[in-house]
Amino acid sequence: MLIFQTRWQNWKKLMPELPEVETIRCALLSKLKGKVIIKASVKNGSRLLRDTVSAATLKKKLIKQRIKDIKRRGKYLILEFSSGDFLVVHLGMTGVIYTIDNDQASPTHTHLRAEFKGFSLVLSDPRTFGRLFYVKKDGLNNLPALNKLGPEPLEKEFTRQIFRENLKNRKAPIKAVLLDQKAVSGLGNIYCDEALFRSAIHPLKKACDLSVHEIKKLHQEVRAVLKESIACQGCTIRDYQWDQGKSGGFAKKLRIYGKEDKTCLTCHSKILRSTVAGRSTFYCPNCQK
DNA sequence: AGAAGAACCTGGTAGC
DNA sequence: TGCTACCAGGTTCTTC
Repeated sequence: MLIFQTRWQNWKKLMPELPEVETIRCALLSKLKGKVIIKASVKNGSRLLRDTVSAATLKKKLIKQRIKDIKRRGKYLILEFSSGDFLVVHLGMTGVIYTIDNDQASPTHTHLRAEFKGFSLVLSDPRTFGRLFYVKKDGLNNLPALNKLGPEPLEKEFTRQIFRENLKNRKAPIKAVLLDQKAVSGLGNIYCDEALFRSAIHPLKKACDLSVHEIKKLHQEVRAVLKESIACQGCTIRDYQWDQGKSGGFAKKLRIYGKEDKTCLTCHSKILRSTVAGRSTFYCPNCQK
C-alpha cells in the first residue's frame, strides 16, 4: 500500500479535470488574446495528433493565426482563431500547457511550441494521453470527441431533470457513469469521488437506482465541488505556474480522494479504496450507501 | 445498445 | 548499481 501512496502522491498533481482546465483557460486567455503566432514547431509523429493531421500540416496552419478566444468544453480547451478555425487540446493525464520566454528551451516531451512576440506557448505531455485536433471553421460540432460530451455541469443546460434523464437507463455503477462524460462532462476521478462522498452515495450503486433525492443532492454537489475547486484554482495548479513542488488550493480541501485508511470527517470510520471502472475509488463505507 | 475490460504510454518505485 | 515488473490516469476501441 505504501507503493500506491507514493505513486499517487507523485501523480495526483498531474490530472487536469474541469477546474484545472478552467484555471488554465482563464490564464491563457489573458495572455494570448489578440496575439499572433509567428512561428510554430510540432513534434513529428506526435501521438497527440492521432494521425488526424501531420506535424508539418499543423505547423503550417498555425503560423499567422491570431487568437480570438479560448473556450472550454468539459476537459477540452478550445483555442479559437480569427480565421474561424480552432485548435482543440485535451491534456489527458500528464499534459501541461503554459508560456515561457522565447529564449527558453522547450521542456522535455514538448509536442507543440507556438511562438508569439515576446513569449512562446508550449504543450508538453510525457505520457501522451492528451489529444490535439485542428478543426476547420464550422467543424467544431462534427468533432466526435466534443459532440459525445454530456452537458456542462456549471451551465444552465445542466438541469436536475436532464441529469435524471441521463442516469435513468444506466445500469452501470454511478461512478462509472459519471466518469464516461455522457451524463455530465468534465468530471474525472477526483471530483467523482468527492461529489459522491458529499452526496452520501456509494460509488458502486447503479445509476438507475438513485432516488430522486439522491439525484438532486448529487446534481447539487457536482456543481458545488467544481465551483469550490475553481475558486481555489483547482487541485493541481497555482497562479498558473507549473510547479511540481506545489499543489493548487483545493488539494488541501479534498475530503475523500486519496484518503485511504484515514478517518472519515463525518463519522470517523476508516476510508476504503477499491477499483470501479478501472479507477481507484475512495469512499466511506458508513456514510455512502 | 450498453457494460466491461484492454490498450495506449511513461516515469517512479519495489524487489531482486 | 542496474535490471525487470508493475501501475496510475482519460479516452477510445474491442469484446461480450
